[in-house]
Amino acid sequence: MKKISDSTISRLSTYYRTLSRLIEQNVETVSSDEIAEINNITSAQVRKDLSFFGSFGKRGLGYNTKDLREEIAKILGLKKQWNVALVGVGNIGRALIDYAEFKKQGFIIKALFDNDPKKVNTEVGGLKIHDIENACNIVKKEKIEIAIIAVPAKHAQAVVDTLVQCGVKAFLNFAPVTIKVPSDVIVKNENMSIELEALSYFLTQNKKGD
Amino acid sequence: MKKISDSTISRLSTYYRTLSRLIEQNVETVSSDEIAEINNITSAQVRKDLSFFGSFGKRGLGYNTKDLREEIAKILGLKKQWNVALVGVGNIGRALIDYAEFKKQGFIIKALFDNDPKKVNTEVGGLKIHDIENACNIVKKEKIEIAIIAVPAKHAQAVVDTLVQCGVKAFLNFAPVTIKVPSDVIVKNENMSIELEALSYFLTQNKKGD
DNA sequence: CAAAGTTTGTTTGACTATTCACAAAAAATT
DNA sequence: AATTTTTTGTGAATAGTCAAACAAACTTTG
Repeated sequence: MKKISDSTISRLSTYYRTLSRLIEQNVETVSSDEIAEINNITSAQVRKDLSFFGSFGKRGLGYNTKDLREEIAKILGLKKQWNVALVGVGNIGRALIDYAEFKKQGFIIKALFDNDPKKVNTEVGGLKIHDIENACNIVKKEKIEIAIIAVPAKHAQAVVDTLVQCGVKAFLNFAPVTIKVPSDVIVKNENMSIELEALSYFLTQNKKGD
Repeated sequence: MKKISDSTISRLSTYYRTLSRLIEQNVETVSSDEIAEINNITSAQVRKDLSFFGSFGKRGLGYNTKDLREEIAKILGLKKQWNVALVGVGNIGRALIDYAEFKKQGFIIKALFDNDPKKVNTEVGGLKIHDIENACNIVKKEKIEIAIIAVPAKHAQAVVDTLVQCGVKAFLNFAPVTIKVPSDVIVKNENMSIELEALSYFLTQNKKGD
């Protein structure tokens, strides 16, 4: 299959949420122009993104919100439940355990890991914290497919290496470092410092421009 | 000044962190090739990114880590302290208050806002929670320049509108919606669902490929 | 101090992503 | 039922990003 760009995939995610909201509001049809307007992009972009996967609209009318949402769910693989492990039960980790948005989209946190002996064997949010040493047993038992890395930067690579050994192929990394993985494994980064620094750059530029 | 791409700016952020780590390890010089290797990109990319802002290296030798870090700090506007407000003291918000990485880079949370009467006037992390109604007073008093939006999706736009009125020009948005702002205001998004869904897409594709 | 080896800064070319523009198809109107 | 309007899907044009390649500048070695 043709390689689809990361930006197309992340826009599909936003269309998915847009459609969910429209469905909640009992809207039944929507045009590419309306979807575009809501997300500050062009309608051509919306149609192009969708066209990689099929043609889901009706000329002269637009898209049926429920149908299109369903199609995007299929494309993104959201029709199944994903079993997720969370590594690092610190501030960020704890917040993510309770983050309702995840569960809503079918990402279920099934296992917690940490390396702090004080935390291991305690419970958070009804889940026992396991020693990262025993990762492979738990990964196998809970059929973990995705791991969220919320450990300090200096431990992130080691943690990922361990889990790659256990067969985990997808990572959401909150640690502010670049992680190296084999080519059949994917890492997506969530790095708040980068975005804040982009704001800092923007504000600095604008000040200069005055 | 020539418009610099977002990707260049976010790579500068990663170089900045790479350099910080190298300096900690007492490394004094580094080549574009080493920076590239650490971050899984090409050395041409590193040199290109830097070349937009000047020439900081020495042919045959590479870059002085401390000098280059300093230059990037200047470019990104990290030589000053940024006053930040956090709106929405829920799970995510609370985690961010304690997130040490922010403070390390000079982003200081100076004010907390919420709309929940139960939370208003209580304290978290040594900071009083203010009613979002009084935003402008506090923004002025604390010289807030950046706001972090950690409220539910349905309130995000209204909160941003309020703060734009108060003169805030930069937002880091954690709510999974597209926010509309005037053209002199910037919003950066931190949307974990998008990244998780990208992982879901990747895993789904690979399964099909088998 | 000359020759060989490094590494930068930048030009050029390749590739990717986005937007334009319009025919085709369907809906709405007269 | 014919005409006008709307909106999709897509091929072509434009714009933007990244990688290769190499001369110029500096370092190191013999």
